[in-house]
Amino acid sequence: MSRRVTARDVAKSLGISTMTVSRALNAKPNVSQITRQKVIETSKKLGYFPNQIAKSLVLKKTDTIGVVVPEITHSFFPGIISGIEEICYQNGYQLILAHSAEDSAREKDLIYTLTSQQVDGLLISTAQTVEDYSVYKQIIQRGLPLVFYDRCVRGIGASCVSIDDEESARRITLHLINHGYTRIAHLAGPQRVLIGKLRLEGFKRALKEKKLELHPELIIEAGLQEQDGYRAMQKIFELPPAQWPRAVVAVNDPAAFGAMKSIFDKGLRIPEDIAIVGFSDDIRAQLMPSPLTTIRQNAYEVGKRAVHKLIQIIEGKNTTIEDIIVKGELIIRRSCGCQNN
Amino acid sequence: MSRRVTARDVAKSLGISTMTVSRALNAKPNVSQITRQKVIETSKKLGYFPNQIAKSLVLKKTDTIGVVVPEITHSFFPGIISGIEEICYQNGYQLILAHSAEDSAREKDLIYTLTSQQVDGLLISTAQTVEDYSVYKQIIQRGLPLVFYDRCVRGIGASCVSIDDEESARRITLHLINHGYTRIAHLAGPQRVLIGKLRLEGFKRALKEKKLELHPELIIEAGLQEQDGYRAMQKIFELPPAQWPRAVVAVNDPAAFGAMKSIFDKGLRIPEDIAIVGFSDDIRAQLMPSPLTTIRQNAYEVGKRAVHKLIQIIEGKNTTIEDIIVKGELIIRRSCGCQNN
DNA sequence: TTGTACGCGTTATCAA
DNA sequence: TTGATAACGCGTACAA
Repeated sequence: MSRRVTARDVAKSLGISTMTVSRALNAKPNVSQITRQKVIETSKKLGYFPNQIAKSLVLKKTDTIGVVVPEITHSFFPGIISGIEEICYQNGYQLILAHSAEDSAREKDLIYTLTSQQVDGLLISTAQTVEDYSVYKQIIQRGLPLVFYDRCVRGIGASCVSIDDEESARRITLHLINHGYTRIAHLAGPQRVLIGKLRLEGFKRALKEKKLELHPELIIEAGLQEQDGYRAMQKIFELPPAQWPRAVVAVNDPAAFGAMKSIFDKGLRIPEDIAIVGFSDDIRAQLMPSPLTTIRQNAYEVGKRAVHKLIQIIEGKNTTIEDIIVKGELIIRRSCGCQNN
Repeated sequence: MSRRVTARDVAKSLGISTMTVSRALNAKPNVSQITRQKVIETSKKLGYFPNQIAKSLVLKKTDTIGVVVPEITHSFFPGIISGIEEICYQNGYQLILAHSAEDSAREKDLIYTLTSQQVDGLLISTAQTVEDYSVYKQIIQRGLPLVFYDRCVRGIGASCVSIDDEESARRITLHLINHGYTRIAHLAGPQRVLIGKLRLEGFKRALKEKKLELHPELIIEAGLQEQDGYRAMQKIFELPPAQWPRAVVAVNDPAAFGAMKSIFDKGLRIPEDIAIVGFSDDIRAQLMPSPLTTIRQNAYEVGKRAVHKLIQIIEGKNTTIEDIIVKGELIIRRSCGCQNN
């Protein structure tokens, strides 16, 4: 920050006080039209821009929102950030982005920095390893507006915007069941991660509704990456062929891609021998040899709803704690056994 | 910002002055060990965090960097942001993200907001429609550190980190020429966008080096999207078949995907009838029916280098204006006619 | 080693 | 309609 033009410079140059400059530029009523005009002109001529930092200090408001993201390159989050950015811009807020890299210690550190920065509110998607909620509780206790998105912590007094994971998992599983498949496997996500748990729940619920038997040996807990899906599927193939599933519900698309590779490696066809569905509508899903049936999650919408709720809280318009669910969309392709696509 | 704990609260609680608190917490030498210990304890107990805004005002330094991105969801930029974030975190800087959405008016607006926010420096990738450089010149004139990344403006006194577009285009074109193809088309990007221009240059240079004839009718200026590539290729197919190219250099991968579709629709094979290469190594490139030979750009590296340079300037360590080039990597797959993959 | 006065650039308050 | 003063929370410079 080099020597910059201040309100005082503008004031001096016009022979008036800084207050009048402030009033003129902030569209306050009690300023004459002539004065206002002169102030605006001179400000432009001198290249004056109000120092937002000084403003923030006195107003105790920074018009700034802190966003904690666990993972930037994963295709889901850029969409969310894009939605957040859009609403921020429309409402005059700045977005401070912080990347936790799935590391809870780093996340904690970032949150402290953001609060020091006096952000007006916080948007958090928790890192996978977070088990200690005290940081979040502190935020809430201090009265700093907080909204979780995608990866939520419920029951501690913060609003939350998320995908209807359980319901979507139920829906896509039902879709498979309606194809007539009865032996259905689930490549589950880590059960300490919420989406892992919810999708497994939805899977189970669909089976129960249709009174299908649950085969514990067909539920493999694995990771969220391609190689995890590959390994999980291989594990299933270690069972006697009679016990192999007719269909597979993968916790997400990358896991499904891995599983598909494993199925091909086994010399089996998709969906003729084994049908499979994913979750998230990865950009690659439709390019698979057998295009993947999946659930599309509207990331942009999640981002928009989350900031919108946060801004409502910041501005005291609607401070009720809400649990906002953005619905997933079932994208039917060929891998489930449908003819279209 | 609700009522928060200040240094004065800590000072009062200990019966000392705020200065001693400040000194103790900022690791200044002139404070006794016992006092420092007490201050640290009490700060923790009271939940005191220095107000970064107040600090910034007096120090005239915000430890904050503004990043202007033209497009968030495009796969290239999340990688860059990720690299920026990493270096920022390591060096104690915050990242304020602003999305211009390829809109020059919005970009201008964002830049003003960021400077008002007193960012210590700016990282800018220009929107495609920008033709007026006066905003950038103002920044430089004010002495606010500025580094362009990916989409640069040269010759106005700012450093720049970019991909070696021209050289990479030359290299991949040479690769096609080495296959023995002589009639080679180029689906060019918009010529008012730098990458469009540079890649065309590289293409031309390769032809010239190998003394191949340049066929103007085989150079089609189009957009950067899939449909642009599709249309450009269709246009080429309107020529008499004798004039059709044996190989195609697309300005980027999406354009290549579109062109591939057009080639398939024509009933031709890739690479047997027409070989094609792209640019950017989109995640879908290897999943194409004929996996796409392309140039991989190291986005993460671009981000890292750009912030690093910016921080050097901010901290006065190396203020020379540099033109930093991150090399692309030739990824050979099947679409160019190579056997592997 | 510790404390006091002042200033960073802005706005709220109250007086003119 | 306008201006003087104080305050936001902190750090620098100097004094004690």
